[in-house]
Amino acid sequence: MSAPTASTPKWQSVLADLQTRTLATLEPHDPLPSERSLMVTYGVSRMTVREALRSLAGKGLVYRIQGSGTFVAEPSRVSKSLALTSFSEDIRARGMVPGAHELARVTVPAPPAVAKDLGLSVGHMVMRLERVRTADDESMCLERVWVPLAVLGDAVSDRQPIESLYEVMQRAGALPVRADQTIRADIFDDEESRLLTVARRSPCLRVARIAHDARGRAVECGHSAYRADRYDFNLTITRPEAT
Amino acid sequence: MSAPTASTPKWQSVLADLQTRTLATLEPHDPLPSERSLMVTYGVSRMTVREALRSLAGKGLVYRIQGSGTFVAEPSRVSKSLALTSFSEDIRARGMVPGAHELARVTVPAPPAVAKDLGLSVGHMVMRLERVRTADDESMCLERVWVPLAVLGDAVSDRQPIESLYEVMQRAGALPVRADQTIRADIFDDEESRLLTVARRSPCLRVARIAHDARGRAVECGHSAYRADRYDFNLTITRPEAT
DNA sequence: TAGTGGTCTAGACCACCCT
DNA sequence: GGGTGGTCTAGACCACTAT
Repeated sequence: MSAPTASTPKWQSVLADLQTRTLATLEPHDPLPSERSLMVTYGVSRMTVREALRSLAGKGLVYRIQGSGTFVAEPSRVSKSLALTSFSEDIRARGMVPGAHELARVTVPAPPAVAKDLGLSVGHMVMRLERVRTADDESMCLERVWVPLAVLGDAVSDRQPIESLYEVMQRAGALPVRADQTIRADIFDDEESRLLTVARRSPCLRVARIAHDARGRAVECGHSAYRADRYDFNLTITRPEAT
Repeated sequence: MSAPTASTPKWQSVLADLQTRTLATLEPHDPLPSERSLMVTYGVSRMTVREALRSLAGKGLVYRIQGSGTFVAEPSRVSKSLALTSFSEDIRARGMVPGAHELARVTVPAPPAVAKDLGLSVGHMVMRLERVRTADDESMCLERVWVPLAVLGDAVSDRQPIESLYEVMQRAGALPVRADQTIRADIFDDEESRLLTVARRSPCLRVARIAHDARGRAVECGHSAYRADRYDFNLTITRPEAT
């Protein structure tokens, strides 16, 4: 009842209140109030309470045991970058300032490998973007991505630097929400070493990625090479839950 | 009503039928029947249908657009190893035979770093296990893990090789369901090169991990070094959904 | 305007955990 | 046995998408 009558669903109000008020006063493994008592507290039905608790459990903030209760989870030391984030978001989350030095930006017919990754017919036009990404003005990675011109529409102005590709794609209604990634270790080749001004043959993380929007269209593919001494991947992985 | 009166929930029966029958006859981006028509088809309430569809969406097999419908997602080329899996499961999933060559297995007081990772007081006893993991008898990685003796109980017999640590932990009621991982690139040191019989200073992927069971207890920590030429990480990442 | 998924109610029974 | 979360029903209204 106390929730603003605005457009936010009730379960999100309950979620926000639980997260900011209830969880703040509890220790790990402390039990939360039962679903039935939360119904009374918030004046909502049980399904609404369960939707909020389901979201909390999905975030890993609580865990639930049938027949026993809902409990505060131990905090994860890792910033969950299991989430799909852009390089810019990633760097900002680490308290640094992201930057980009554009090496190339051309419109070309999709090469066979790119056409295959993006599910395009050969010859379909794509934008190829090659950039050195920086954090606090220090080079962090070399990034080469391809985006179908069709998904960009007119969201990209011709001779204006692209600071965050994902912001551009969001304006074009093609924000990536899912990406398949392959991560492997390697060493920089000579050209890469020169572009990033690192020692020749120093270790790097290579990430190949195909990103999809909400409708499942492949909207971006490419690969990045990260300096091993400046970049690592932190992620929280889970076992597939019930079914 | 047609569902077996057994213990499987109705929504799982609906899920299984949708996955094996309906999805098999549809192409990517084809619409599934609406929730209301599925209610009639299966003779269940809307919530039951939605639970099944929610599970399908969580698996990435369908996507849902409010006001529009539920649609078949494009298949992901990547085997989703976003899931927490053991090395053995991982290798078997790739069609190879996993193996282990035990280098050390001792019971020691937890070193400070390990005690910190596992949330134990210093001096708490832990089992240290060091193994070369193999796939089809070829060395793949060097693994060093620590497990609190308290969580193992008597699930581990003293002088019997441990084929799959996760099977042992499952018997002990401490199956990891969530793990925080840090992945970075590096090169093998001389001892590691010798143990894995690979060239000196060749590239590797280093993975540090802290694994937790359903109750959030830290039940395992350790780090592994994978041969870069034989191992990569494939994962599907997603944007955090609503809230 | 008609149809879709998103939210929500007020009940109910079950499986499971604890004492 | 009493309490918990898991499942399920039969409704309802809302927000959004398409035509």
